[in-house]
Amino acid sequence: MGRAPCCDKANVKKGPWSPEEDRQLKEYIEKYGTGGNWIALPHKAGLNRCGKSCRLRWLNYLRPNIKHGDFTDDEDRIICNLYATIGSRWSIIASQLPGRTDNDIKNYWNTKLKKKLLGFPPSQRKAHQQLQKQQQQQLFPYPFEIRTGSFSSPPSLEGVQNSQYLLSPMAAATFSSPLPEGSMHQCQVKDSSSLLMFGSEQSCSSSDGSCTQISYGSNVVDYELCNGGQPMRSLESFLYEETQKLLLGDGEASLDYNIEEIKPFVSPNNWCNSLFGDDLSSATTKDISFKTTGKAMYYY
DNA sequence: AAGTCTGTCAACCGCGCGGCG
DNA sequence: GCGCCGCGCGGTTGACAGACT
Repeated sequence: MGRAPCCDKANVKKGPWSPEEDRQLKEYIEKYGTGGNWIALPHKAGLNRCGKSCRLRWLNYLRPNIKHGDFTDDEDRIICNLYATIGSRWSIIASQLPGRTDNDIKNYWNTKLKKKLLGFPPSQRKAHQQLQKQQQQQLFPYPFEIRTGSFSSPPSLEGVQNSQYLLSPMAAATFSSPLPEGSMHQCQVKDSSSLLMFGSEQSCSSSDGSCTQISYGSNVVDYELCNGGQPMRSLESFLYEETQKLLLGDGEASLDYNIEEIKPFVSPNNWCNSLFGDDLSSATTKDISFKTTGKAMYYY
């Protein structure tokens, strides 16, 4: 037996709110408050709506001091920092942006900010999308042109300083099967990227040996990847996981955040901030180096 | 000009959690 | 300790408008 529905779905209105409904709800809450019971509220307010719907409408639209419209660079920065630190905890992120709702921020992230960070200007979106489609058909999980093959000796990368190769941000390198032992590669990461988002000054080591070091301070990422038999692992997820481990502790970390806990990780100097600085063009290319032990795919 | 595609955003849905009896 | 209930959250959907072909 499933959970009992919160209201009689067949007999409540759904869809967009009319100005009259807005007025009714607003007037009622301003006069009587929510009474701590959203389920009973619509009936009392004379609305034929589900309590959850009323709550959402109030929180996201009707309550005082709601900010609508464009996000500022400062807000972008905060969202970016917090997303990099705690992921999609929209309510926590919203709590740091007065007047913004979690729904607003979530929408903004999904529709605009993510694309901005991924560095696809509108003029390149089309090409990017076509490529993405093409590669999805090929069952490649990442939307970038692939320089593929078994790189036991990638001559153009090996030992190259400031290589012209540009690793795509979302999946700079993906490692699969066992690897010939470790040549050091140096590449650049082009575009604003999720990689950059993990950029407060940090270093870490992981217990499983998959990561010996990540240091962000100089905008250089040095690390060693041993895939340990794991299937296809993107640099992005690697960094994300390591960052999570670092921030939360290994394993069953507490997921209770408050801003005091988060603050130390929201660095005013992190890479993410450079995305919004004056010199965007220079900020979007970073040198990284990495040492591999196996077959790799390079994206550029 | 008409049809199709894409982006945006309000709203919905389902689930987990905590309070309470 | 258990089950019920409401709240809050994050993911997803769908309507709509504007852009594109």
